[in-house]
Amino acid sequence: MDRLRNLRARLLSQAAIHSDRLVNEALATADARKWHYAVLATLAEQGPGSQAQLSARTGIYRSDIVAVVNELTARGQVERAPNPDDRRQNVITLTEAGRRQLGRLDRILAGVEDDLLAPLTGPERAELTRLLTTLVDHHKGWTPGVS
Amino acid sequence: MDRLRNLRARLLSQAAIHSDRLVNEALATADARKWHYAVLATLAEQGPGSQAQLSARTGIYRSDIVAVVNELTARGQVERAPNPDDRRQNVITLTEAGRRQLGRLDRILAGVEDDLLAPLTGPERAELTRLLTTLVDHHKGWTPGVS
DNA sequence: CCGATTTCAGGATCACTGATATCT
DNA sequence: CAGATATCAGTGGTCCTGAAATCG
Repeated sequence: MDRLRNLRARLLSQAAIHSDRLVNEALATADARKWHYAVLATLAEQGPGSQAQLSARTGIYRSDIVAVVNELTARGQVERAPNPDDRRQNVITLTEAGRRQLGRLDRILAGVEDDLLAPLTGPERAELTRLLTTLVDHHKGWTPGVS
Repeated sequence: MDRLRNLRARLLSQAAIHSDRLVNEALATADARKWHYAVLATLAEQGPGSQAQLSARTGIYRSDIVAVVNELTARGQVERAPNPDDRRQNVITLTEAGRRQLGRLDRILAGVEDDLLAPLTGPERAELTRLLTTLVDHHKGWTPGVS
């Protein structure tokens, strides 16, 4: 009985849906969405990079990265310049406005995580993080278009 | 550093994406998708019901339930009949073929869960289930269209 | 008239495929 | 030539809104 409530796949899905909704609503108040944050954070931590590198580092699809970078340049948060050493590539760089925006988004997301994890104690949050990390890492090998 | 890897919201999202992909691929081999399973399981456990009841019990949107029931009737797994006592409603009933299909899907999903949870020990699986259930239950109050 | 039920039309985001032009 | 890169066009699923028709 209660197959639905006990399916781990379904629990995961439902928790993620709720989490995504919180994240999207919160980021929307700063005129951003989750891919914006992923790109800004990656650039801040790993420095400028090509769009292919950004795609690999953030998990954004190679075909979707263009639109995200377009939106960020339109907001003046990143700059796109051709790479003189390899003219196939663009180099994406974080601007000052992008760095400020990242700070805003960091604060917003901290609030969301508090909200999301409200029913869990500190140790429980750590354990959840550990279990999810194990799951995600284990299924890492997968790449779209292969298999 | 590594803001992305430590964001619980992102971990959840990624784990769910992977889980959903496994579920969808597996169910597709039986010409089904996850909402089919949700409806068949609910009908088997709680008996026939109106589409509004199915929507509440499965989490399928009221506007999407029509298509799901259409697909299931086309496969001969459920039957849709007008409710003589309240002519606004349809009564959805599980057929024998639907019951057999549910058995198939149960077995398929058991395999998927094994796959998904492979890197976790028994106690870890139980703990993950408990933590996710706590999260999902805590954010239960939410209903679309309200707020 | 209010409220519930079913249904349709459509939006936004997302994961994903496939193809093309350009360059190494 | 093979392989990588950026880009575009498009599919299909999912979550969600809004509105209409029917009925209690």
